[in-house]
Amino acid sequence: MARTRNSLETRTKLLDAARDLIRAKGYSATTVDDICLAAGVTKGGFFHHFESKDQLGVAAAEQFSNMAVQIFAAAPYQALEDPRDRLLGYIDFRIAMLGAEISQYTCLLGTMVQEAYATHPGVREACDAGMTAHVRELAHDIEDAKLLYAPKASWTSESVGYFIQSVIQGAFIFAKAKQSPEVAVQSMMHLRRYLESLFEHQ
Amino acid sequence: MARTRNSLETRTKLLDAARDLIRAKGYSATTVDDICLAAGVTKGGFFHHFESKDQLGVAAAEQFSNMAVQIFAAAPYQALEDPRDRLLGYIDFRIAMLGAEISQYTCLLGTMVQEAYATHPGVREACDAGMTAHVRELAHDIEDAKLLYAPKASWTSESVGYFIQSVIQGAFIFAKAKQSPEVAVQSMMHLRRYLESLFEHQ
DNA sequence: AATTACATACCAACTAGTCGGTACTGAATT
DNA sequence: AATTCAGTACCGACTAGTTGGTATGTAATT
Repeated sequence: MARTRNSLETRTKLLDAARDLIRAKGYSATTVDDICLAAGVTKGGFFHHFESKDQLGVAAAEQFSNMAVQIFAAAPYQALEDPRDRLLGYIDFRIAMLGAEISQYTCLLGTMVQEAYATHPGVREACDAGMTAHVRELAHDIEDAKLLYAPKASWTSESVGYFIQSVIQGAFIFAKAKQSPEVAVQSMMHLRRYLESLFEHQ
Repeated sequence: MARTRNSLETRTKLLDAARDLIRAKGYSATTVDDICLAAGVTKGGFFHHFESKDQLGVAAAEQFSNMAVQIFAAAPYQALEDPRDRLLGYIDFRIAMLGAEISQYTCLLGTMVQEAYATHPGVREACDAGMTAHVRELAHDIEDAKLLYAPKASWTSESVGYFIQSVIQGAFIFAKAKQSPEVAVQSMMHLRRYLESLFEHQ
């Protein structure tokens, strides 16, 4: 049985398995054996690619971050000309994502950092970096929309970006608790309403 | 050495230890031995009080819920007459709580349900119950405020309650990621602004 | 020939949970 | 008032299985 030897592919398989398992069971409850089994790789293979479980966690956070960048960069709302429309398009896009399976739309970074923030500094840092990068990306559109529609507002674009992410992360928690995205959808609609009020057309 | 034998006290010690440890390390990473050590109880004592670790998780969620009821029932803003003021008072109260240590203000239920929702049904249920009860409590003031200030609004009081909790839960995630409450404070101020806009004085 | 990319077997430490025993309590019996 | 006795509260050693990680081997690639 000739095994294909493709280092990058094996690594990606491990990271994908880690992403899915950690989203479902959390970081601590996901074992290296779990990940190996799901990825079809043995322990030896795992530790060839990653020095430790923690380092895999960091790598998984980075990979998730990159995946997110691609998804949102390719999303249809990016084509809209008005930054306000792009921002609301982003929210609508995230609401639409709630139609998928719960394990598909929740955030690996938010899930991991909850458990890891005090005990796994590297993982915490990687999650923070990923979430902060996403906020910064969003903040561009927010800043542009502010200049157009609310130049005198006292809030900062960055704080609005973090607020958006807070609502989304919190909405995921309720989706998990209720095993249904209904409440999350409602929360994101409130968020949308708030953003509309921040950038009101005169 | 005469041991004081107070069953309830021992149980409470175990639940308090569990609360603090799980908030810091998460549910899975917190071992029964950890909890026993922190509570000054042996394994035998632990399993005398709880059938399993999961059952402790459920009990800890319930205890946390009860504690929250007491804290908010005794909070100063409850004395305000206007339901809108009470609601904003609640937000201000939660913002003030962010001045304490991170392990003191985060939510055990939100932390646990993230890890446990798919693998520990009893824990998930207990977390859901606690969070839902808190939302219902909030929803009373929201409903009263709505009747006074926004009788024709299309949103439901319950959905606003869940939105508030989503923001708070999400804010905790960022407080953990950043190891600082600054972003959380900002997010809760945005939340406050939104609530003000929902219940505008004419 | 050397290096890379795995597989296999293994280990020490840790895991939730068990079990036999002990110490104290309070009510019933003597 | 002393004694018995059942029940509760708790201890701590133990177990079977799991954990992250290692040591060593080997086939493919360079």
